[in-house]
Amino acid sequence: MGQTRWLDEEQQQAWRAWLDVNTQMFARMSRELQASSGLSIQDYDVLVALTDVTGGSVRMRDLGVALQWEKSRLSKHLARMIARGLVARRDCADDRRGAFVEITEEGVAAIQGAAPDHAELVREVFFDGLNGEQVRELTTICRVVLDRLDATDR
Amino acid sequence: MGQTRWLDEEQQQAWRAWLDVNTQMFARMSRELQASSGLSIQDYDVLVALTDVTGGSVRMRDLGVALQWEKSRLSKHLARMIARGLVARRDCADDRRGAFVEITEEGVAAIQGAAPDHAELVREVFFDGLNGEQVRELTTICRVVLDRLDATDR
DNA sequence: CGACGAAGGTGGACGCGTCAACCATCGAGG
DNA sequence: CCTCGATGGTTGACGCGTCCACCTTCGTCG
Repeated sequence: MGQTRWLDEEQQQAWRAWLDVNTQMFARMSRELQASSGLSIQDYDVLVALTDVTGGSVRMRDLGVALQWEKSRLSKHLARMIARGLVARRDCADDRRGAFVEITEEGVAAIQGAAPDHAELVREVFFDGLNGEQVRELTTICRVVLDRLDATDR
Repeated sequence: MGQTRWLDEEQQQAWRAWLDVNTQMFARMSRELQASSGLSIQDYDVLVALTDVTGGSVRMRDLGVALQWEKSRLSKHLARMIARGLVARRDCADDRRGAFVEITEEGVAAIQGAAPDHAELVREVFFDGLNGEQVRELTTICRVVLDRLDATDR
């Protein structure tokens, strides 16, 4: 192995800024979602995934793939959401190992209450300060990194 | 309150890409750090903060501010790192409530072992795909968002 | 049909983060 | 000197994520 290639000054600044934005943005989103609707970001993600599908009913397996969650994590999180009445479980006739999850009326109400505020926060903090060119550039950058993450995955 | 201003198509793509990069980058960094050196990202951050300071010894209070960690989180994490021999606690003569944390030789060895691989990963995945202009643009974008996070903090 | 590996989902143990209560100490004001 | 609020740090309870063992069911291959 050769010498370590360290980050130069500009790269360090970029890296720091990137990490800070992630941390703070996430904290802020958590706080506001929790305060305005009692949902965690994870709850929100689950409910969004369920409303994205026609019928609002999905096999757990597929939901896990969509969210990129481990099956055990999904199982436990859904158990809590079921206990809170946000979603319901339904057995699968075709495959008796399987289970469907569907969003309840309460779940629909919760996500409909939360979504506008959440979207507004994302706009206000993230997009209202950027012009169209910057948004496109950012998308490009993220895609480059995503590709490289996949490409170098061992 | 008026109508909800939803995200347009481009913004949604940017937002998705951004969230995905965060998730995957974080997962990847965790995995590789853990595999190559047995450190978590949090361990790494603590050790970096300690080596940044001359003497490698810091008041817990100041470390907490630097890392933006709650004092309880810091206290517990340091307890674990002390148990593993990565850092040590030293009482503070001036203020008997206080405590210094210092990095041990083992801690130095761990961070020195981990840092090159970590830097290489960040370069490889993040910066090697971007040109200088993109890096500067990204920094600008992150700073805009950080400012807006502060400015709209309630 | 019967065996067997793979897939869907659950549950327990453990590590980690947050919240709130707590204790000791400090320092400013009377 | 004494009181009292603020500060530094620890601890316990709880929620969440990961890892791994486990159970059931499925589908394939003989």
